[in-house]
Amino acid sequence: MSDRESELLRSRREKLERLRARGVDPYPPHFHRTHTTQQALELFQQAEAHQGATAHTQAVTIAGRITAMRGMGRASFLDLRDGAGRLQAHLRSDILGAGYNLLTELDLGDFLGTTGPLFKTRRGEVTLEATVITLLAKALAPPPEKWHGLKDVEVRYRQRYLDLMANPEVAAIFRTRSRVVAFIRRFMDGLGFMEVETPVMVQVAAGAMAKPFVTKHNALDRTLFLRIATELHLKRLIVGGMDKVYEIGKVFRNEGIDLDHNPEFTTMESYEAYADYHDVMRMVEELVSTAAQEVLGKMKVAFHDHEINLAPPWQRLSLVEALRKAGVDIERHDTNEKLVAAAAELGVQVQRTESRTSIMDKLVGSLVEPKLIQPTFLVDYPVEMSPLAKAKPGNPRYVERFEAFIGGMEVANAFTELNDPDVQRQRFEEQEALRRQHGEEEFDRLDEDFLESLEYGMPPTGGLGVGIDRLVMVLTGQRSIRDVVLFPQLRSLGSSKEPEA
RNA sequence: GGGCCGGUAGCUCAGCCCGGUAGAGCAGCGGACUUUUAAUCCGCGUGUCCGGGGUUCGAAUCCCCGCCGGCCCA
Repeated sequence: MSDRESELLRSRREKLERLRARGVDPYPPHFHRTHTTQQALELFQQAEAHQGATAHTQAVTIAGRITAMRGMGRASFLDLRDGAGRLQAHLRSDILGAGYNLLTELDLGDFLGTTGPLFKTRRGEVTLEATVITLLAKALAPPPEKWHGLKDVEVRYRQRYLDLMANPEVAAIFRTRSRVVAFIRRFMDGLGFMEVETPVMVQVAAGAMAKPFVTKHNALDRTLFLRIATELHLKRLIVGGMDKVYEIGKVFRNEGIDLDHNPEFTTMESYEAYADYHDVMRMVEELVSTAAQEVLGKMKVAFHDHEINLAPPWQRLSLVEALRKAGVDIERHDTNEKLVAAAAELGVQVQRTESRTSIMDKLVGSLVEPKLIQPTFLVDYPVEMSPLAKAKPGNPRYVERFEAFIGGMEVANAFTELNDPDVQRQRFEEQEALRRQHGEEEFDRLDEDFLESLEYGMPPTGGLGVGIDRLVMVLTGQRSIRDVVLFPQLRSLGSSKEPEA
């Protein structure tokens, strides 16, 4: 701690020492409350219904952080906040006697327990009349400013606990996130899916087009990667006879950070035997709209300047058609040269050496995605963009795949899974060949173990990946992924030197 | 990777254009006050002005480099 800080915190440290000198333990090991602030409030309301506004309840014991102190000499009001809410305590020297002296050693941010009956003040606020007060934990650092709150986004993200203390609406967003995830589990379980966990550290980072993070297992002296998707392990489980599985977990992609990208993010992937992408589409619109209804109580949400209606059915739009409307006919621009020229004409910057996959990705990203504000399924992707999806019957250049867009963001990706081991091998080999040709771009990787599993036979399967963070952004109206991730990735503070492994 | 904006007290911010001894509110400290609600009233100013270099008699302010964050673009 620097000299400057210690000077600023001196007063709290002195109080701590005085408390210890008086025999008060500033960090007692246990304390039992009988009510949360919310339960205390409800108790009073019941008493009031019988006895009227002058009701006094039996004594209750509550505990919480001191968020405001209004002292008036021989009486004081303290606001105590717990996880459920806030309750005001009234402290009177004639009731507390010597206990009232503790007040002079208390600060904003300290945790306090108190016991007493509940009554209503002149101003109509339900209040606990303290007969006992107990210090539960002394705060040595002052909380953020009470009126303006904590605005500095860097501090908000780096010290999220201060953000949560100071900004109740932030705590509400994460409560919503928790409810959304809990709902997804209920929903999937209700459909007969089984939740599983698959490895985070893998020998081949396959199942998506992204750069992996690299790590190392010392005892095995072996390089490992953090997973970029859960896809290939979940499909191995389908091979094994688990007909309906899902996993909610973090995946890691070694890429830039922006409004809708955090290098580690949460996905829900599911795989269902004997389903195809049409079935999955219906499941997705049901999942998202019911999540909104259950968690928010409505299917219409405000996002940026839009009102988004999540009620099914969502619009289905073929990718080819969407691009054609935007001015590119990828059927006619059948060579890379033609596609590059068409992109340039529409103001989409692409390199002549780029892969067709990358060019189409940029075309969709800049011409189509931003316009898909209302929930939309973009369906039927070119095969080169989707090495894990099964070709459309009678049209091997396209696959049965969809991505769901809401608010201009991709929130889900799904396909009828490719289960022909020979075709899958060929697709992986094409990806590896493209990587050799376009080393700076990202392609999927050949996973030999996965290919082997397919040789044992995988039933026809519908697979899905949902970006939980982005879904929560839509449901909470947040424009930045950092506002729905408790501890978003930030550049590290201090020296840029790498720590020793 | 490029452009723009920002970093001043514990917190929220002003001061920067046009260089001249660093300010407000909240928080804190001392005092008054037994039903307050951002309690009120009286007194006290707590600082590596993000870091480093430069220009200058003199830099929070002007210039350069860097760090961190945000936004936009790639």
